Amino acid sequence: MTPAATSGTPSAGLDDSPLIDDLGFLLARASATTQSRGNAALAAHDLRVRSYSVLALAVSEQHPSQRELADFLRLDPSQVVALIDDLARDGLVVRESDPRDRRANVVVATDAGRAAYTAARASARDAEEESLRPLSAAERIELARLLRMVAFPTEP
Amino acid sequence: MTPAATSGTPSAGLDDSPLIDDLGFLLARASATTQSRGNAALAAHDLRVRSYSVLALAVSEQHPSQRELADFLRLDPSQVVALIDDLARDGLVVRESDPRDRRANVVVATDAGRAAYTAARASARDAEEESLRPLSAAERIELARLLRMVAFPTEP
DNA sequence: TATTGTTATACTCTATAACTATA
DNA sequence: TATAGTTATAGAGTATAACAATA
Repeated sequence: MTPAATSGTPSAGLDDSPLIDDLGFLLARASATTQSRGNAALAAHDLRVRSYSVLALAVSEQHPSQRELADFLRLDPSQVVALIDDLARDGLVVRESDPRDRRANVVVATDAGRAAYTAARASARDAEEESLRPLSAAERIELARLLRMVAFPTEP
Repeated sequence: MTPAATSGTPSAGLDDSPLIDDLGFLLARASATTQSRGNAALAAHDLRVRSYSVLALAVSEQHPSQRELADFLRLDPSQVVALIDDLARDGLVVRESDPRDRRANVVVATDAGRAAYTAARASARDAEEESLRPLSAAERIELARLLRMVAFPTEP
């Protein structure tokens, strides 16, 4: 059985263990449930949360380089190579050499990529909605704000 | 280069991409940075966040079974087997057969395990402190509250 | 010299399935 | 028949190191 299936039960009596106030643990558990739900929802579109994230950035008008994708998604550049290989093989993105720096590849979505993203986004949102159901709209906004501070710290 | 090294830079100009409001993405990125910092800090104690979590629960007076550990940590029972094998090989925990249900193993920390936990906890807290530096004390409490709702939803 | 993308490799984690012993 | 623990395996993710092309 997959662990995700038992997400509802607060697991017997461990609720007052030292971990229940551990932000690292809470972050890991919340992230794991959210992500496996996301992967399940995106499977219908032949995507995973990883490839969906890359596609989302390729669809945006930012025309990110692979290096920018790696930094933003916190992936090693070599992982980005593999993710883009997959998306490109499926015809969802293309690599275009950046004319201003011929070392760099700019990643842009194709028409098919944009269509796939639009369709997948609805499923991704459904999955996220389910994970966030316990939170009010205001709490979701606040959670996003706090997480942005941890995920993208601005140096002192 | 490891991705963790570049956590400070908000990565060029992708900050206003659709992902910057995506709770799933923010959760994943915040969790990844926090966890790799935690793993780095715990390496000095021959632990990882995973094994540290199991040790923390074994140290508590709850005497959790492997099944309870799996549910609480959101791991598959087979992963718990491997984690406890490692901790037991290092003499930090022992499996004791539950007299009330001879199928079940109760996992308890040894004296060495308690000592290792106490030492490791200081490092873990330092790492967490660094990840949470941008947040005030009140914001940390609020973040923990919101994450608990996502990580341990109470069914309707 | 430094950086972008790439290939390669080893390790960790995730996801399933099947088996055993107890209940 | 169902559950706790175990074993096994395949695939996804993480962490490093090295290299060619370009800056």
